[in-house]
Amino acid sequence: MIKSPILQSLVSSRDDITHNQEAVNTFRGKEQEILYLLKRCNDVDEFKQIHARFIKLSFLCSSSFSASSVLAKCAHSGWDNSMNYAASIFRGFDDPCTFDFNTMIRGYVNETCFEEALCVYSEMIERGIEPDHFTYPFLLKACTRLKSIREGKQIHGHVFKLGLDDDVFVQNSLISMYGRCGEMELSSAVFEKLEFKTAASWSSMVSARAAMGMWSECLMLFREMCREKDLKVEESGLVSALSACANTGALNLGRSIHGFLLRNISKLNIAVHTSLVDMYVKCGCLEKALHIFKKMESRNNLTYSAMISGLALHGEGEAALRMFSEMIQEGLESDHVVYVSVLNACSHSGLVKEGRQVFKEMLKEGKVEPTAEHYGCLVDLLGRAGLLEEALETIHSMPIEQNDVVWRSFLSSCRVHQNVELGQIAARELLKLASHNTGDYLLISNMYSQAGMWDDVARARTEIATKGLKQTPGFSIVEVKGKTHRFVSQDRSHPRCKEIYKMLNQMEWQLKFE
DNA sequence: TTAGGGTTAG
Repeated sequence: MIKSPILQSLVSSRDDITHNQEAVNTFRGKEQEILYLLKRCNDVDEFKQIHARFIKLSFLCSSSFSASSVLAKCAHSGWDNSMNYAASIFRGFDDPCTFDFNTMIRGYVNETCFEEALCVYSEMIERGIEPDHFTYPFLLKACTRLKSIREGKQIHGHVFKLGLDDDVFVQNSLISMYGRCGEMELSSAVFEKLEFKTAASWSSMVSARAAMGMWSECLMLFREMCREKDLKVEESGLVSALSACANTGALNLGRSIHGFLLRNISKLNIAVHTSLVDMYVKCGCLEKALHIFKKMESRNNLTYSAMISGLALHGEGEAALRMFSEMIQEGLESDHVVYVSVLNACSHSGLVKEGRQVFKEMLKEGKVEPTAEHYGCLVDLLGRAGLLEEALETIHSMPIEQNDVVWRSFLSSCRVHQNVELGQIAARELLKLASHNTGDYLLISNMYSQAGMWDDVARARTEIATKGLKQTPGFSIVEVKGKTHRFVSQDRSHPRCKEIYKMLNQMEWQLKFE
C-alpha cells in the first residue's frame, strides 16, 4: 500500500512506460519532475522507494546529472545511515565524476566521518579524477578535525600543483587547517600571502587562535582586524573574540563587542547569544548573563551548559540545578557537557545528595555514556564533602580507564581532609599515570607536611629537584574599571602587596569561621 | 556543492 502522493505519481508514471522510444521520450520528460520530487522528499523510506523506481526507469535513459543529484540528495540528507546508503549508490556508478567525489567527501565530513572523507579523496586521486576548488575546503576540514597535519601538508601540495591556491575558499581553509593543527607560522604565511583578505580570512585566523586557547593572540588579531578599512566584520570573528574575552576576563572589550553587535546586526543568533552569556558570566557579571539568557528566543544545550557552569562558577549550585530542570522541561535532552556542568555545580556547592542523584539518573537513562569527566566530577563532589571511602569506591567502579585527573582530585581531597592513608594510595596511582608533573609532587609534599611527616616531605621535594622539575605559578586575571590586574601565586611584587595579603588573610579567616 | 562561531572535570 503506497500512501505517499509522490509515490503514487511515480507508480502511475512507471505503468505508462513501455520499452519503446515513445516511453523513453516520456521518461525524459518525467526525469526533471522525478528529480524535483526527490529534492522535496524529506523521509528516508520515501527516498529509498523513489530511488528504487528511479533505478528501474533510468536504465532506459539516465543522465549522469540526475544520478549525481540523487546521490547528493542522499549524502546531504542527514538521515540515519545516510552515508551508508549514499556509498551504495556511489559504488553503483561506473564513472563517478568530480562532483560525485565531492558529494561523498562533503557527506562524510558533515557526518564527522573524517577518515572516510580522506579515503574517498585517495580513491579520487588513484582513479585519476581531477579535484576542483570545491573538493579542498571539505577535505581540509577533515584534516583539521583529525589534526592530520601530515595529510594537510600533502593536500596543500596538491592544491598548489593544480593551481587552486588562488581560490579564496581554499586559502581560508588552509589558514584554518594550519592554525587549528598548531602550525601558526604556516597559517600566518598563507594569510600574509592573500591578495584580498576577506572577513572569513580574518575570522579563520582569529578563531584558530581561540580554538588553540591562545587568547591574547586572538584578541591582538581581533584588534588588528577591527582596524582594517572596508572590512565587514561578521559574527564568527566576534564570537571567537568574545570567547577570548571570557577566558582572559576582558570585560571592557567584551562589552564593546556586545555594543557593536547590537548596533550592526539586527537579530543576534544563538551562537552569539551563548558566547555573550559565557563572556559576562566568566567576567563576573552573572546578572547580566542571566538577563541575556532569559531574553533569548530559543536556547540549546550549549546555551544551557554555559549558563549552568556559570552559575556553578558563582557558587549558585541550587540555581544551576533549577536551570537544569528548566532545560529538561523545555524539551531539550541533556548531553555529556551539560551533565559535566551540572555535576560540577553540585560539587562546588556541596550538593552531595543531588549530585549523586543526577549521576544515577544519567546512568539509568543510558543516553549519555559516562566519561572520565563525569567520574571526575563525582569523585570531586564526594571528596570535597569528606566522603573519601565512597570517592575511592567510585574510582574503583569506573568502567573506563582511571585517569590522572580523577586520582589528582581524590588526592587533593585526601590532603584537605588530612587522610594520609588514602592519600598514599592516590599518590601511588597518580605517579604511575602522570610522571614529571611538579604540581603532583607539591600536592603530595603538602599532604605530608600537614601531617608532620617530614621525611616524606623531603623525599617528594628531592624527587622534584632530581628530576629537574619546575613549577609555573598559577595566576588569575580580573579587569576592574578598565584596568587588568593579574594575581600570581606567591607574588609579592605589587606595590599594595601588604594590603592585598592582609585582605586575603581576612577572607580566609572569615571563610573558615563560616 | 565551498571558508570562519558558542558550552565541559582537575
